[in-house]
Amino acid sequence: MFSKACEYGIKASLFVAQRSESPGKVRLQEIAKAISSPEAFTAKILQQLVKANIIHSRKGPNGGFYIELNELPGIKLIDVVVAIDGDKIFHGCALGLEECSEKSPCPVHEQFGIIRSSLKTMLENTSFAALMSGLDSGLTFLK
Amino acid sequence: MFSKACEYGIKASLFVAQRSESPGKVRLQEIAKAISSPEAFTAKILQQLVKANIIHSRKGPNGGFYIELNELPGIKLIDVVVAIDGDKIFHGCALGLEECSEKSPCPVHEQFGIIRSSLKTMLENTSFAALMSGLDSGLTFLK
DNA sequence: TTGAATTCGGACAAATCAATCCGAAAATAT
DNA sequence: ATATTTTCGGATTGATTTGTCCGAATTCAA
Repeated sequence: MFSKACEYGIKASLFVAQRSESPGKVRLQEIAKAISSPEAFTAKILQQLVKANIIHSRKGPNGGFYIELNELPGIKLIDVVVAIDGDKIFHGCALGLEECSEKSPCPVHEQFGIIRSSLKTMLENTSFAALMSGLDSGLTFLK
Repeated sequence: MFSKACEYGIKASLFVAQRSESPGKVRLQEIAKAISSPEAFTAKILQQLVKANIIHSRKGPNGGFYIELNELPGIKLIDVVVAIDGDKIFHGCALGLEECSEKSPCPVHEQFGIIRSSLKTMLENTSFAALMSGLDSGLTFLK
């Protein structure tokens, strides 16, 4: 469904979010260990998230990644997905047709329209806050 | 959502199905042209569909691919998808966790469970017959 | 029975995605 | 200032997916 990069991106940003509830930054090494991801590859993905302004970073000693507490409430799952995989998953034709539209649809256009709009709605409505509470209470896991 | 191979597979098998409404077989060349797919690659995918017993083939002059008319009513979209992409799209964890289950779920387990079960239901309930009627009446297209 | 038409199968090539390596830049602490 | 710690960025490698090539096997028709 998502690229590997996007999977790591979601896990990494959730972990950073969780840690950002208390002050201090999280280092790459710590993130990669927490989510069992390859360190160097994870670094690339974190950079994408920084550029997308979802997480922030600071170099040097005591540096690392963090999320602004006042920005946290606004972050939704869809932000991370779009930052890394783009929006082709919502807009592209399920059968790869170049020109697929309401006007000239592929055979499964209607069926997939429903699935994908519900996927999009779900991603738009799923806040980091909600996902973090599961992690905080030990009901869900990142590895 | 699906691999390129699966996209071609769906289009190819729908085209073969459509042609199988009237007698005679369809040659690879014709299929590839009809769905704008690379011929040699499409051949590989057709072979997978033959092995999965969704379509049938015959070598030699006047040979080609076809679907048995009496088998047509039973074919669902999910058959083609599973034959080519397998069922990881339904069972695998959305975040790639090795051990993700009801007992020990990833943070998005519940949200994706809903999406994927509705995807599965849709694929199980979408018959070739239904998709072909759109093609026959010129309301939907394969390229 | 021979030749042509077709699918079948394996090896190969190209493109994309995943992951690594390494040095540069920035921030901090001493 | 200098050394150290960290992120940043580009080049490279490896794996998987996508796509090509070509000869073998099968079927049919003359």
